[in-house]
Amino acid sequence: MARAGLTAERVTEAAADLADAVGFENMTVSALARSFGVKDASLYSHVRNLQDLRERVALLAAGELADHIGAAVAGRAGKDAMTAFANAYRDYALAHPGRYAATQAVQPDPAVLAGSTAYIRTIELTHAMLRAYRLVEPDLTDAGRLLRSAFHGYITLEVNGGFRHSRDVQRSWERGLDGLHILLENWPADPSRHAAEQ
Amino acid sequence: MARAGLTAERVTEAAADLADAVGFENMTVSALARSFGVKDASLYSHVRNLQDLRERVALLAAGELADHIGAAVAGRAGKDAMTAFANAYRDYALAHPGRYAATQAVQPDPAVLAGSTAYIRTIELTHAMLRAYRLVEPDLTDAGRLLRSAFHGYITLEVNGGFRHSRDVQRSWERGLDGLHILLENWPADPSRHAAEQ
DNA sequence: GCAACTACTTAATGACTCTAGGAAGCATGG
DNA sequence: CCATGCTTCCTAGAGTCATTAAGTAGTTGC
Repeated sequence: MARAGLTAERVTEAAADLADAVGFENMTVSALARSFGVKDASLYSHVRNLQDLRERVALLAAGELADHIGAAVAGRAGKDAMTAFANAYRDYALAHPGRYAATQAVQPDPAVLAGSTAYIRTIELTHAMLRAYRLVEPDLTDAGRLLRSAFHGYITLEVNGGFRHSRDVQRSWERGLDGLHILLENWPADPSRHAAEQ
Repeated sequence: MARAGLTAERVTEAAADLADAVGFENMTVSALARSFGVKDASLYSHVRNLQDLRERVALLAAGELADHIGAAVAGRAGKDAMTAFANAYRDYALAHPGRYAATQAVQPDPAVLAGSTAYIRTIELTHAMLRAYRLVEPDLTDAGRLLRSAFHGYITLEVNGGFRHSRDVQRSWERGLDGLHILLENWPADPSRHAAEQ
């Protein structure tokens, strides 16, 4: 009985690669076992179940994404940082569609989430990037949500073939970033805030 | 052998309801058959396969969504139309998560798409709404893509629990719409266009 | 060189998709 | 009233997948 040398980490890595290759929803325990040349049941020594495997892939990907963005925005500020952030985000998602899908499709349970900084780091990077636009809470959160939504929505639509018009997607994206920069520079004052400002 | 009186339409409707109830990815042929009190195989007289069923649900939902938005924006213009559009979009998605997921998860093949106006209508409504902001091509397409991305991204993140901060999501959404309005009013001129303007 | 642990196996169950072939309901024309 | 034929639904069965239980064969610690 030859041993394949599996570990939870190696299984997770392979699962992530498989997801990138065949799509996150086609990343099955069976296919993964096949890629290792072992039986399905063997994987259950390393991973609790499919849900657990997906969570692991999601955390792996969220960490990689945060690293990628972090490296891109380092030493930049303002529009420079914003576009670097956006392009890093999009590049990662397009290069690793299965991994990216994992970060979105899986909502890890709070306990797992608390033990990992992967998800939180991206949000922190967003806030850091937005501070150059002189936004303060709650505008920071609101603008951050809108930005993440725009990035995520754009990529999802792009990957799923939502942009059928002939207009070049890359050029469209760049123009969208120009627009978002303008938006951040002109972020409207909250009409419902009077006393709160210091 | 009592007949259940199934038709493709009735099956599609029930599938859409089931998707809303249990989630799009849990909308199975088996569960659907069970809800009708018939055997799995019986459904294959009305629907080619699971993929076909999903496409039908997607087209149904896309049509409903377009109707809903169309009714909301009728007789409105400018910011009024934009927020009506956005709120109709979000309301539908939140009220019918399974149907909405279908519109995103399924990319119907081009032949099916050509035979239906469901998807195209939403894009046309977007363009109509944007014309009040005096945008012309290709800005119309670029701004439209950014808007759809922002709406879609926001809703996806909201539904998947992506907004974990304590800040009220509804208020955040409204502020995001304020921001998008400002953005559309200040849509930047394309620096790469010189000769093209008349 | 034995005990304990771990990695991987076989075997089985139950959910699911889908096909083939058959029978029972329902309409039509004689 | 009945034969014809279409449609609706059935039974039966194959193949994929997730998951568990129980066992066996490497590997490690003493």
